[in-house]
Amino acid sequence: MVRGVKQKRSTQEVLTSSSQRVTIQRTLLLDLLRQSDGHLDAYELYRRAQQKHPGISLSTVYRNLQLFKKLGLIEQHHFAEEHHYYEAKPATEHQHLLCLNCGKVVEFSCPLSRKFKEDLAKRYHFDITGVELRMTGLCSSCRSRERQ
Amino acid sequence: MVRGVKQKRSTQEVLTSSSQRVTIQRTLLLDLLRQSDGHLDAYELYRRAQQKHPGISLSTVYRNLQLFKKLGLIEQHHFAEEHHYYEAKPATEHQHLLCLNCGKVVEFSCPLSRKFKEDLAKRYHFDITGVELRMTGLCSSCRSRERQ
DNA sequence: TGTGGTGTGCAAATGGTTTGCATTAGCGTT
DNA sequence: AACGCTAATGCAAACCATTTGCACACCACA
Repeated sequence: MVRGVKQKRSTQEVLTSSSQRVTIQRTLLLDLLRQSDGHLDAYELYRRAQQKHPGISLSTVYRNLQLFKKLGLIEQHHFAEEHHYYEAKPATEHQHLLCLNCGKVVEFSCPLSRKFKEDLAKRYHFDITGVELRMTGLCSSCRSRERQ
Repeated sequence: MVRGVKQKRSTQEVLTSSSQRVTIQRTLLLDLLRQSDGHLDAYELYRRAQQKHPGISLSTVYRNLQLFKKLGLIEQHHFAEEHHYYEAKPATEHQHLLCLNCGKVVEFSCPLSRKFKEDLAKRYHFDITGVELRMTGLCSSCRSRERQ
């Protein structure tokens, strides 16, 4: 496993070094994921991919999302019920604050989680690879709208 | 909304006070959720409910899970992909540590999350109702098994 | 440039969850 | 205790995100 590499490698390099074939579809999908600011679901990714490569199929999108996840290139979130969102693994870890009413997502960082993770790993003899802290509630505008 | 009530009310009381009809199915389902130690998925809950009330249908289970969730009586977790687990809201908040290999779930408490939640609520003007901290990785036995 | 095997597109299958509808059964009122 | 109004239930069908089987395409390596 490659560790300590911080600078962003090209999509092609990433794929090649994982001994995966570099296909147009893969390059395109990973690029889209990396460019996208926020949180794409499979269908939205598909829609965007189609614009550059009309022939692409939804199953290719799913298959490659699985691959990228396995390679640790992206993270999967489940904000809404039954709907996953994917995000290229960001340089800076962040967590999510989610409005249950309008779906607004705020990203925040939680420096404590690192320390906490280590404590927990030691206590339970786990090798912890993922931390997901998600807070849910109502954002200010939804809250004031409810008051009316 | 009733606040500050700490002692466990009977399932019937809970339902009545939410101005929901008290049906056999609801009472049974909520009882099962409250009794169960850990994490039930909809189907397992259905299976258990059937043993006491053979006629119950899976849609009733789903409908009531939704209701309980809305009433804040249970929490929904998504450990596995595409599979929800429900848990009666416990007296003591706890979080989850999950082994990606064998599915083992360790519950731990995170006293910091309360403080952090308040900070965050203030900073982003959110009314935060739910906190979910999930760590994933490999438990010690899966780790040593991998080494072999 | 040819060859083998992986990746893709398509369509069909899957499976957890939701929904429409007729029937049943709470619960407040007689 | 019976009545009537609704909400809740059971059943089967629908939904919909995701997965899979299969034939064909194309990447990587010789």
